[in-house]
Amino acid sequence: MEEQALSILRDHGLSVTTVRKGILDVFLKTGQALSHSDLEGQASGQLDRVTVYRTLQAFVGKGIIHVIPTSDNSLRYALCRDACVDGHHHDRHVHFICHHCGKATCINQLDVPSVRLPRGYRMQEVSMVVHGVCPNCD
Amino acid sequence: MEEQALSILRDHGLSVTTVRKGILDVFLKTGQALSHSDLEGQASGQLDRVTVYRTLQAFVGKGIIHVIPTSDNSLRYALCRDACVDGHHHDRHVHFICHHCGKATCINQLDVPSVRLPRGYRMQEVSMVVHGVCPNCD
DNA sequence: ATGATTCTGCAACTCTGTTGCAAATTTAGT
DNA sequence: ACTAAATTTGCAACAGAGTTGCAGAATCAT
Ligand SMILES: [Mn+2]
Ligand SMILES: [Mn+2]
Ligand SMILES: [Zn+2]
Ligand SMILES: [Zn+2]
Repeated sequence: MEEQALSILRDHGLSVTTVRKGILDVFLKTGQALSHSDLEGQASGQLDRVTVYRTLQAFVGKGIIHVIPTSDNSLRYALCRDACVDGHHHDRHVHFICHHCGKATCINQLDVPSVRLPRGYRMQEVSMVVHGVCPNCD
Repeated sequence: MEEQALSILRDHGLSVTTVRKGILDVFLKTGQALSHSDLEGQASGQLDRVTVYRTLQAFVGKGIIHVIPTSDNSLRYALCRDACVDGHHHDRHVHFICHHCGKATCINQLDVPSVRLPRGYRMQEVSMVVHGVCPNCD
């Protein structure tokens, strides 16, 4: 676990610090998509808000995590499973958010279906978010 | 136009006020998906921030407008084309957001494709947002 | 027209996210 | 292992987004 965080940082060209390993460990342990405030709480020891923001930005930029938009204005972040490099993401899977427990999950086995946009639109990224009730809360 | 705003309010059981007609008119005129701050600017005369928040909430609740989540934490709102009633929305079309001009558009003619979630997940709502470059900016 | 109900605008507040900067940590070179 | 350069961290201060309570204004039903 510790080891894994370390190699992820190395592999993506980020210097290895306590904070970064800590945040990455939370992602690895929970396996969930986490909001900014989830992280402020869950990580061992107190984390500075600003540092969390900057760390998440860095992780997104380097392709370590990806962003999940929600309809309640609270972004979630989750580890990239595929090898996303330097901001060029290709995590085209469906995301699920439970209305009951609030947990966000990457449905890695389910790719976002492709769509044909009307003439003139150029697609760069696509996201599909499903809201509902998760297996745990059903 | 004025008439249309009026009947939309009546049809959804909301009392008719200057502010509500004003905000609804902006949606009708532009035909675009608008952010909160778009509205504060565009409406004729000054609008109170708080009133805009409460108006948008009321409209979403009554099924007059729907929410479009984005990956930059700024919600957009757009008129429901179908007859959504009392919070029970069924606007299952794709949304497009242009990276260049920032405009958000309902692609009404393109339904969100259906997906089969893994066993145990119960789907309630689904949203599909495409980011890219719009015809005007291409 | 009148009273009951709902909506509006203001003030005050909390929460979220950003920026600049100095101290601490990490990295790379010796 | 030591050192200097580069990066990261935490703090303070700020700007923006969103919420709540309340009194006056507008709307609605009779
Ligand atoms: Mn994901
Ligand atoms: Mn729409
Ligand atoms: Zn759940
Ligand atoms: Zn555009």
